[in-house]
Amino acid sequence: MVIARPRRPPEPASTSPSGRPPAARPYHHGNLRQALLEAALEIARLHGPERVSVREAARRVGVSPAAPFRHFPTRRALMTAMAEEAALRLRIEVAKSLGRERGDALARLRAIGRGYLAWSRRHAAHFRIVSARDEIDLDGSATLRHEVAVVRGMTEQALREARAAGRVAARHEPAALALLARATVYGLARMQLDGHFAQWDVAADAVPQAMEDTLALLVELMAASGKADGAPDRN
Amino acid sequence: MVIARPRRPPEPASTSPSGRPPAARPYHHGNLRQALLEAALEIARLHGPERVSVREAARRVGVSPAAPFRHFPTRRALMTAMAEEAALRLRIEVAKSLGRERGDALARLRAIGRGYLAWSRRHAAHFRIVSARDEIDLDGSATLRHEVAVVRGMTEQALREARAAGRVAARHEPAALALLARATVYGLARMQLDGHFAQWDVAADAVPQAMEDTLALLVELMAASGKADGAPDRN
DNA sequence: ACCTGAACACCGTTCAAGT
DNA sequence: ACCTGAACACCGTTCAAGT
Repeated sequence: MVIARPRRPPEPASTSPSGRPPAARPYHHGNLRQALLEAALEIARLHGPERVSVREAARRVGVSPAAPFRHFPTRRALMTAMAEEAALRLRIEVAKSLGRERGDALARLRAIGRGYLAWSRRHAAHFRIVSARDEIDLDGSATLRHEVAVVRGMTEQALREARAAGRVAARHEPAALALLARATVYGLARMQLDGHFAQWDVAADAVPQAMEDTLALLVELMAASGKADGAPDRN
Repeated sequence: MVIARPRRPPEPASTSPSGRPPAARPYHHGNLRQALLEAALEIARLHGPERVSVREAARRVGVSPAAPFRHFPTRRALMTAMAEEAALRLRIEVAKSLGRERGDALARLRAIGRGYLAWSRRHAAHFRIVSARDEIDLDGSATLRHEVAVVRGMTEQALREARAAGRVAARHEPAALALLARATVYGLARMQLDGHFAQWDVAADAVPQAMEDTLALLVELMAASGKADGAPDRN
């Protein structure tokens, strides 16, 4: 299912196609860090994150087994760097999905969840890494913490606005609702990652719809609480 | 935090304390399979499931590196056997929690979730294994599939009864509500596993309460949908 | 500054041979 | 039937040495 991108090993290239002096890297790779990240992601796509090895990444890039350790002091550092990249892209996708939404606060909440879920589906390998706590240094990465905090902020903001507009019952704290939304969305993403949907009679090709529906159901229940509350409906 | 159980290597014991003929196992272990499972679980508790190695388990039990392969053809088989044990105990805990509950159908739904979450907290290492799709053969284990199906069955049963009693809006399918409950509960359990709660300003000692509250919130939203529905309240 | 080569202490797994 | 011992092809990581 995963289409391998055309991967062209960075050619010893003693002559360059351009007129400029040749790259000529018999020794110095020049962009080893990024090349290793890409190679590692490729391995994760093909065989899963747990099968990523520093040696194999080095082999694919064409350097010695020890070369990566100049850029990544441990295997964990390599995995964490991949996770940072993933978290950044995930946050951007969520922000885009939110930006496109023209509906009310609860529609925006749903858009956030939808963006998150869509990205997790489209970039399964990358998502697995960003949520593979065993393999990365979550607490040690400021980048990682920041990206998560941004998504959390968007979620709580939407829910604060929803409460202010009487779209959810006033007795529910936005923070509590945000945590519920978070748990549900993360749970859905993980269920797919961990292969649980088959057990719930959801076929592989029905998973996106099931995710959407479940998210929509949660948002609907929140909205119903606003009505049951008898809070002002400002529409 | 994990208290190591008194682990007594199975003593060469050429003389037995009882009057019976000595166990005398210089070669045949007698209960190697179970001993390996326990040793592996101990490693998982101390260092995490990803650090479980067949060799280390063999070493702890006092057999050669090749001995385990008579009982577990691959490392994955060993991990899967641990997961089966975990799934069984988890299901029993959930059933107990459900059995103790004297309230209505939604209270029973909540009891199921509470049992699941409590077990996942108390047996974190075991829970990590049962939900570590990368490390186990979920689809290949009939036991695993069965235990998951049983918990699912309890969940849907509670929601069918809740709908019949008008406790949730009739327009919501029990199966859809069950999937939502499942995603939420699994998401909460995974958030702790993956160390996400700190990012949501939930301190370690507040996690159990946050889980309970979030589950309670979901159930309350479901109940509110029943009221908004104008369905008969048979209390 | 960046990379190689060789080494060390590990893995999972296989297989002939022992009991 | 169950286990050992030795081997193979891997790891992550270190470190002196090369460019």
